[in-house]
Amino acid sequence: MSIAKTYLPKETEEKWYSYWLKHDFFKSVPDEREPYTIVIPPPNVTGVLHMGHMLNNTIQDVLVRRARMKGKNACWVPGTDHASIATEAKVVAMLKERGISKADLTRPEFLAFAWEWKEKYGGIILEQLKKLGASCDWDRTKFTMDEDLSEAVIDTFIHLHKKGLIYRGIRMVNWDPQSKTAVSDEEVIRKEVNQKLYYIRYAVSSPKSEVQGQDSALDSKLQTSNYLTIATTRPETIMADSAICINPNDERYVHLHGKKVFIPLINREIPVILDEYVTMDFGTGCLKVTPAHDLNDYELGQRHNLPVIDILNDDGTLNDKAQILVGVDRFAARKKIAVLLEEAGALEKVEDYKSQIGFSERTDAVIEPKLSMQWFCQMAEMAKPALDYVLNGEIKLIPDKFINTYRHWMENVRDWNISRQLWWGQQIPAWYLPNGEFVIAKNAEEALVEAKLKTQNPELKAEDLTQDPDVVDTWFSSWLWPISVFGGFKDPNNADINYYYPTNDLVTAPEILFFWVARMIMAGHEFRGEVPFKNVYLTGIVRDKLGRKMSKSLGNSPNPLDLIDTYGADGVRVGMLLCSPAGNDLMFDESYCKQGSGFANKIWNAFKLVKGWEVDDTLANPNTIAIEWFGNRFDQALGQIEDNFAQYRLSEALMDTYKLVWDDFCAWYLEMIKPVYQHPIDRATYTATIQFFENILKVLHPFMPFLTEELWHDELFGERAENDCCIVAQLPIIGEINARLLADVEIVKEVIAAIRNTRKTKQIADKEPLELFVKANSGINYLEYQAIIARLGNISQFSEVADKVNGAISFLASTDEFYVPFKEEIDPVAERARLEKEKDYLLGFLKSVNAKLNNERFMSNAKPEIIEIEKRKKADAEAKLQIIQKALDDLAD
RNA sequence: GGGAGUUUAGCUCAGCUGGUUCAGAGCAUCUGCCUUACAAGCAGAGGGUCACUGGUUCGAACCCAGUAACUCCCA
Repeated sequence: MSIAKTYLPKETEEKWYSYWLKHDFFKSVPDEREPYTIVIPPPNVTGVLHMGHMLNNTIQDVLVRRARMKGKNACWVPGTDHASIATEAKVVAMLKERGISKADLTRPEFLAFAWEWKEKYGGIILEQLKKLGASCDWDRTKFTMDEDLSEAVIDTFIHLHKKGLIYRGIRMVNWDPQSKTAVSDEEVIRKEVNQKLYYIRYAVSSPKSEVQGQDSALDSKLQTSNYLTIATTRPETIMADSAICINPNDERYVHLHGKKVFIPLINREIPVILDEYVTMDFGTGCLKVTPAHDLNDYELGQRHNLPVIDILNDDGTLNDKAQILVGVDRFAARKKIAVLLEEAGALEKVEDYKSQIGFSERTDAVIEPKLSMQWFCQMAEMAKPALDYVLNGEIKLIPDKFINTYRHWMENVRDWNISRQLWWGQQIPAWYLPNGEFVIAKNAEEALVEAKLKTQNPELKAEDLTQDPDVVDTWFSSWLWPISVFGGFKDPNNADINYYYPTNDLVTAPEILFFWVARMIMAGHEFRGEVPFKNVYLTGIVRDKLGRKMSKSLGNSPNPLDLIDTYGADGVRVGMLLCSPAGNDLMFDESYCKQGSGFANKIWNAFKLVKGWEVDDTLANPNTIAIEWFGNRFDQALGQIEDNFAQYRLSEALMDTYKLVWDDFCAWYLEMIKPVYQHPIDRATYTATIQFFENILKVLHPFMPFLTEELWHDELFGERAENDCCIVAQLPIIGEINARLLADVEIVKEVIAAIRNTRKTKQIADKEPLELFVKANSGINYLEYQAIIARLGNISQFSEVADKVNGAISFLASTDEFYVPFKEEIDPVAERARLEKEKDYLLGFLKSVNAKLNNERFMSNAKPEIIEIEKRKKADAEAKLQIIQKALDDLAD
């Protein structure tokens, strides 16, 4: 293999991905090994890869690859969800381009187009995941509208209906007038919007009883002695008003108690009602009550038995109940009605006003509260066990700060509106009878049987039944995902579900903790009596470096595929993880990917170095200490990495790996052992180094699969069997650690740093060899490390001495004194100053230590080991002080 | 309005049960080096009122209370 100067990801990525595929390394079938399972949070079938996916799937792949390398049977199940609203919108748009309107199609015709669309575009995002290196078992790819998954949805609906957990009811729903469907609360995005607050006058009528004199018996409608003023952001809904509500405690309006008022423009008379719900200091204190178009008003209306007047069509235009502006869109109507009110003298003033408005997540249309007949799934009963699993730790949320949020939501859970007024999805298995009753059944035939039973009418025909045209919410499919992907509904005892379920880790965004994660837990309990997963790793939201959420509209999101193109998949993976603490948002910046690709290049070059060595079998091994040290250091780092993984601190684990490779291996180990240019290396060092390198590739693999696989197959590591791949290599086992050696080398590194520093300050070139003497006061045997110090400090002669060396630059490492003989006169003034400074520091330090040791309360309260440490600090500082004092004394001589 | 979270170096973050050097890392910055693995590099250096104010404690970045700013969720 000829070695390029830098690592070129493009040449390796495709090659190894297809190699892995060809050798079925991603494939999993149940066997005797311990399973490790992740089900992918199915991306929206209309989606293309965005930064959130990149992060989420990088994390999953790292976990899966690591599990595989720990000998587990790793299974990562990929797939997509059918995303009713988004997909239907795409299909409608596609049809529009072809000049076809959805309204002109039958349901089966439309669905045929939808499937056509799905087949064509639905796999894009999965193909993109492959570019990232995702090691999913692609043979298991699932789609939430696959036949078996759909069947599970229908069976689930029937099951829950039988249990009384699914019911039909009129509810105020979030209506998206653009897609003409209800959407869940979670799909409504609230944004602060600049609006106008319209102050509108309602004329107060004088009830006849109050009109005293006979002569003033004029038409009461004209007897408008005064008016009241309401403030509203929605003047177009005044025609739907059922009442005006005031707070009974509001002294300003006592005179209005029991009165009636007229809605301007249409002059419909409505009552003034009293309710403490009204905030006295908001607006005018008079609230228009519009039960059909506001949730709070609806509840108020229920309390006061007010009529519900719905003046809006499904598409957001006004209907004939509005009496005026019929057919006009709600926003156009708002503008027009303001003019009409103005002309009628009913508009007192208009103020600017900011408030939260709900928008549809899918279409960005302003959500309209709308009363509608919908199917609901009762949540309270199912929420209880789902909450317990998290509270008792059977399911861990990572980080655990989300437990509070989860609890809060589960304790205040509202019923789940599962109807969607769409065609793309699983059609609700409810059939309506001519008399308005309904039956729930798996299909039309069974529905007919049920219907005959229910009506006691054997003459009933299939044509007499109409199936509910709506489909169920997409989440009603995906809450079954961890079970349905393993066929756990059709055959609850099959080998896959028994082996893979419950799954191990779920990696997802906190924003879907409730409407996906919580519901999967409910479904897991309901249908298997078990949790669906053990750990939920909640990732942060990917933001730009200004902290803004990445979004299409802002255009602040880099294209993930371009990033992979520029920095390589490994570089991007490292870049994502470097800035992703669990559960915290990450301020993504491309420079992290640059750091990632720089790291890949560093590894590549280290490889190039080792690869270039010639071995001379006659040479003895001068590097036994260096080899022993790195072996220990490697095991130590392995322990830290393991520990960080155990706590799901992936970015920390990566940083440990990064430093192990860059600092310990490249900057220290390789520099310790590398032969002089064009000189050969001994066999023992060579073999050991290659072994180290191979182990490093293993540790790196989950983070950087492509580079490691590429290097793994180099002839440097010898002949490899076809299936001997890094991806399935087993991670090294942590050996026993020689703590003394590791501690000694830390001191040795200090010595080397001090030598380099000396060169720097005295302007001695690195090339110029120096002599070094040590007066060892600690127990360290420096002769053991002589070779290393000589090599890295460019020391020509190194020996131990019993006394101070004159005419030398000195420094301390631990309590050991080092001397570098120096030809030029050492400036005694500067030297004294340096020593005095160090002395001052040590005296100050000693003082603080003594303060503790002399404090009776410290001595009686602190733990014994803490006191021991303080005593050691004292002894250490005193020893150093003594050495420095001696140097100062000598200087004075 | 209710609830949760965050605030440590220029940036992004560690800092575990309060106790080792009056706080660590990576990046960025500055200084010197093109020393044949790597200038995507090497060797160094600087940089912190741990948001603020009190309290508890022998001892506080860490525990408690309050304040401020920001973020998220719910209304």
